Amino acid sequence: MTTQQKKYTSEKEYLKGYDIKDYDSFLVTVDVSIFTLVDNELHVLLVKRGDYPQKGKWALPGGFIQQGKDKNLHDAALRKLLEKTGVKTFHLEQVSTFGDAKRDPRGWSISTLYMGLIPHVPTAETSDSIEEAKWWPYEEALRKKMAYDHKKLMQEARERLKAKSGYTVLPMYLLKAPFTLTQLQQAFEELMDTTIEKKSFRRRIQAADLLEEVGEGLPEGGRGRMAALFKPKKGSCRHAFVRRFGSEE
Amino acid sequence: MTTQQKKYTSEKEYLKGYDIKDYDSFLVTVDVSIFTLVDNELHVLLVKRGDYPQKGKWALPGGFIQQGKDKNLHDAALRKLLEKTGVKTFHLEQVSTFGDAKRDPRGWSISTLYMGLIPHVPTAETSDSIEEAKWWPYEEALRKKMAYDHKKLMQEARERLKAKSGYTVLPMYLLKAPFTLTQLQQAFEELMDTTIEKKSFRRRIQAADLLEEVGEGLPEGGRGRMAALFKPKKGSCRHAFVRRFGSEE
DNA sequence: GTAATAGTGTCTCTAAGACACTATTAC
DNA sequence: GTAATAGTGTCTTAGAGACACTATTAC
Repeated sequence: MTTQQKKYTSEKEYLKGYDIKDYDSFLVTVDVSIFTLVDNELHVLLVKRGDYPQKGKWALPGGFIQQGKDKNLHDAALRKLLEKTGVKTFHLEQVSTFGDAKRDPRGWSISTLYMGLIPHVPTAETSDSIEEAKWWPYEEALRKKMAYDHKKLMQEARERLKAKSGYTVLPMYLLKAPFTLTQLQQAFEELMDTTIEKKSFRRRIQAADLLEEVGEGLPEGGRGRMAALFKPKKGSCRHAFVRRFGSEE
Repeated sequence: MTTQQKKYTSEKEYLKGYDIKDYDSFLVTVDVSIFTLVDNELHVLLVKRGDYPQKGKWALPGGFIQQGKDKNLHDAALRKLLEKTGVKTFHLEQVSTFGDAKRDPRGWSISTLYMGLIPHVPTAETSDSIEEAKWWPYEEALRKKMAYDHKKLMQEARERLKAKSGYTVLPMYLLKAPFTLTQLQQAFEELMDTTIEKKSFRRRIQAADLLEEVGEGLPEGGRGRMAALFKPKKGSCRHAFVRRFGSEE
């Protein structure tokens, strides 16, 4: 709790005298807001807490950094995502970090929020965990009572996803490849809560050269004319369009 | 270090049995990359570490969260900024969080990086601190050996500043109000490392209605015709233009 | 008058918006 | 043929880019 006052004469000597347990303790966690589309509707993965604290409430998958398992924050978020979904192809990005004295009754708590995007898979059967994991329609999750400040975290991830959909191709990470341009457009429309003009959408996507054509076909259950099928090109998630879709907010 | 296995029957009982010191310890810090313009050149505020660890190296202002002083992360960053500059009008935003096992030799360390923008003030005379604080031209700071991974943090804040300059009016927070449109344009040009066409710049800024005219005058040392003077309107930092300045990167 | 800086008029260019049109498939 | 979906042609519109022009100040 107190700052070291003793004077040291070298870095090495200083480190010998340092004991981390002499200082304030913190709860250090990562939480992941994992999104997917089920029948063109945005869903979020929540887990039901099987034990205290906040037993019985729905929460974002996440938890303490484990110093033995996690080399860094990103690894910790990856670990949580893999444990919950078992999916290997996905997009994962840091959103922001929440830290304050009151968000967790156990102490000063800090949580780094990640946003994960994956194509839909049924939730892994609760293997070694007592926790129940379930995809919820986002709008329904919004109406739930959630653990801690997880609703605020989920909403911030949702806002990031909406904002970035306006000038990137992030929504493609919610689709199982290969997908058609119509499917992709519908994903954009769901995420941005608007309609997009078909010609504008296709012009933009095709001019940017972010997708690779992988044949022709129909999306499952589709009717009508065959459509070109695409998969993401590598690195395309980093593309930022000069102009956003939609009008001034 | 171990997860609680004992079964509790209520939240209250669980909390009674919980001791934060039983778990992994972390170094929890905030660091602030504070930028300003001196004669139209981007500068960053660095402090010279007066004691171990990393004694003698230049670092971003920052340090441990103090549970007694800081209600939350943002407060902690504000405290650091005030301690170092004494300035009251500024922009402060979270950039991202770096956490890994190796960035600090004392243990698993997590640092939330903030970006601060202020009009230029001479650095506060090192009041109660042994640390020396100094504005460095950004390009010069880039060539320095810096403490820990602070150079990476500084660069990430710089990138955020450059990116947001393309579609917001953030650079105005680097200028002392009132300022002229020409001064503001020069700030944009310095931050984005490009030139902007004068008419395009004025059209955009004036159409967005983000500035309030506060008379006419000359910037200090200026020659030529009188210019309109402006100050930021409240909330204008949240405006995002639909289209970015400059071409596709 | 000149030098310097502020500010405008106006044409071009890019990319989005609107919307009607044609093309291909299953039945 | 019809229904359904894929994909195109082309005109309009918003806003950036280019650049020449006028306006106001100090000297």
